[in-house]
Amino acid sequence: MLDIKYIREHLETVKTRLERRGQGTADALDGLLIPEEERRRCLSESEMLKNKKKKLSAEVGRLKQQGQEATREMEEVKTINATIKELDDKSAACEDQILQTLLGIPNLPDDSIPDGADESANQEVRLWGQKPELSFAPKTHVEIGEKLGLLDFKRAAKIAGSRFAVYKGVGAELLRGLINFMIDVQTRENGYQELYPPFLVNKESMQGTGQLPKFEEELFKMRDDPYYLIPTAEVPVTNFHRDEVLKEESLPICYTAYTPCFRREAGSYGKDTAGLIRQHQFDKVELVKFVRPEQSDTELESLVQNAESILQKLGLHYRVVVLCAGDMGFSAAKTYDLEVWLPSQNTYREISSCSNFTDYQARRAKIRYKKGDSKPEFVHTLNGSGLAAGRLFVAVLENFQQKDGTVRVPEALRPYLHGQEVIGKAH
RNA sequence: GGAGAGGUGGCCGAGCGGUUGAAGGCGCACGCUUGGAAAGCGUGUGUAGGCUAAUCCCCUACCGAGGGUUCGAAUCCCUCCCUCUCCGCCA
Repeated sequence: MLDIKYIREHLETVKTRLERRGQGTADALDGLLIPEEERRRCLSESEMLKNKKKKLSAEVGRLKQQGQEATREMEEVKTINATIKELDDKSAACEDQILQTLLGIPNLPDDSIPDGADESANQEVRLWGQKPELSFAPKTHVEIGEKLGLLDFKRAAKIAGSRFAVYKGVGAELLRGLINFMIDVQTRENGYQELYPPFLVNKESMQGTGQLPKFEEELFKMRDDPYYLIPTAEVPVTNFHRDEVLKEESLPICYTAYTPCFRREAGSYGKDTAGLIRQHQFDKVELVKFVRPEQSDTELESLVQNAESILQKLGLHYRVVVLCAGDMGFSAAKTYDLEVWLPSQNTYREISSCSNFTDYQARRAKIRYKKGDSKPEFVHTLNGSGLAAGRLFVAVLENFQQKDGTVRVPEALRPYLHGQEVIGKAH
């Protein structure tokens, strides 16, 4: 959420910056200032009356204690109360209108990111490793996975529906191995503390990180209970500190969490229908940071590197791109995507998205820190995938596939598979 | 799910219709004291909003949340949420 005060004082700047996300993004701002003026007018008028009321009531008390008549004072308060109620109702209505508008306005893009309307304007920042040289036509992860008995999409469709998968045997083991490997690297080497949060959260949490109210159709919602399935661990982990004032010396706070993620994928009909790329349920190890505002730029860089370290240890070729203003998510100010090379698709596919949300989520979720003796300030929040396990599974199968149809297990992963060096050999 | 107890400031804990943002204690900060420290003494110590050049004043709100009664509510009434104990159920 943007700061109404800042908008009031820097309207043109805010407009210009928002418009970078796309024409019309800033239109909502126009409906903001009039109710804001009205709200403040009603508020100060009401407060003046409340002050008068307080004094009169005290006077009534004093008079009654002395056994004197106070009817005139009591009548006057009654009259004042009616006006106060009117003013308070009006300012509450304005406030709600302002809040609803603000919740629908995205974060300001960072000045450092490129202009552009869609992913074609994203810029490659760096490239790591190189494409594997395969002496044969690469198979897709679906072909490999089904042939080696690692994946079963048919039965998944039977028990749940489309966009679900069953990992089985060594496939299940590989998935678990990848998850554990990622958590271990993030906790033991990159300094994150592990959290294992609820996968169902309330609407306050969804609003805190920006999924609600605008993106409800992308979420799975319980019918009989007020819960939503999390679309990413970002939600429970960022909201871990909702409505809190953190100690300055505790920052930066870095958490990592493994959770399954649930997404309706409404509006993506026909897109990535085959395989593990786009599922209603997938697994992810997430990285979340709470930092001092002046540190968030550098903390984003290190968070990206922490995510990259997984790909590097596995020896997977990838590139880092910075998203342009038009392609970036609603709450983010700056986003880097990690895209891993997929031989079967002959392209790079997103496997991680790392963002600096500046104070946007912090203001929604009221996450602050106390700076010395001065007033609490909003922290900056960041998060990124470290990484998406399903897509990493895809990348491992496809990049390490061998001519004989087996898959080589990258060395870093072998301890997680009981030392197994090749998948599919026995078959 | 049933029965009961409870939610007050950083923490503990009073208050149970009137001048209480809230006694007292602990903690913390600063000062005095001291060779130094402890003890002791003194002062201060919440958040949000409005006003403002201002994190100074001043004003308003906040005692789990939301309503209500009243001239006046932390205190009375209603609804909801959360925590704890016991019972039931259960991985």
